[in-house]
Amino acid sequence: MDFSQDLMRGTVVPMVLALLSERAMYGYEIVKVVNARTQGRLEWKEGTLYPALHRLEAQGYLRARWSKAAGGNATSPGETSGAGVSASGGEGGKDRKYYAITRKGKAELARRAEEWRQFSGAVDAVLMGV
Amino acid sequence: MDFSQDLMRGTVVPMVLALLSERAMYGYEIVKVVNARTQGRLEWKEGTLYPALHRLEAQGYLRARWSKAAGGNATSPGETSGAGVSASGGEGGKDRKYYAITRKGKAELARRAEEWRQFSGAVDAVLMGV
DNA sequence: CATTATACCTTGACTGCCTAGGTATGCAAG
DNA sequence: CTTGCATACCTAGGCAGTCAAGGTATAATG
Repeated sequence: MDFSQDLMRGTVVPMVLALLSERAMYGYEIVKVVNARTQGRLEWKEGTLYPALHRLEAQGYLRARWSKAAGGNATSPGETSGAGVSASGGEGGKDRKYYAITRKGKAELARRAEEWRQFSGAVDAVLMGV
Repeated sequence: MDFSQDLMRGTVVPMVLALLSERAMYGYEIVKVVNARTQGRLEWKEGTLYPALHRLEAQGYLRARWSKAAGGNATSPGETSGAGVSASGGEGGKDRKYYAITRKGKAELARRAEEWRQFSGAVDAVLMGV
């Protein structure tokens, strides 16, 4: 389903914060995870995510750390299945920028998640019965 | 709660269509009904609604009809105070512009409501557990 | 060696919502 | 009667997040 892009507004931030509260991830990975987790209902573009990531970092909600991709590819984008962690020690890898949520970011997440719940509940209340 | 206004994007149209599928209403009334129905969680401004109404009419989703406010005021929006319903039979009233949903508008409503369900479900899937 | 997937980034345009204003009528209080 | 408030309509200008489209570079694949 092709969503009116307008709906995206304001939801990217809480979603990013929520994902990073589970574990640190890099941008490209976040896009894949969102697309997988929503079963393709959402299709994030990099042009949407990266500016948001930088904004959140500037606001102190995230902290970034460059890191080489370790031997066992942690990505496994398709790889819904087990993802056998090959412990091969190859140190060569592409540069990845891992983002981790800060304490401040967690507080923001709580605020934004609650905001979303209130908001979507309000919309549902009006749409109810349709 | 003061929402990030960004969330509003894309939700005004389905909400308006949903309300008008129940009964014809005029703009000012819609604002009041939304604010009441969401218990103040949403606070629509006229500057938000009127342009949307005009857009929807231009697209053929709504049809407008001017009408004087009949004696018995159908509004009773706030009604917070007693506000004795003066049953004065004056037929003179303020001009109101009643909007009714068209067949085309109903189809659009179905599409948009489903879109909202899919979308909010996807967001919830990511926010789940927060 | 060429192609694809990964992984990062930025610029410019778009568009819908908000702010802040404007007009006019009806009604209640002073 | 006059003042004020709620009703009821409208618009112009600005803002800000998303998208489309482009760019760079490395690793894996055929």
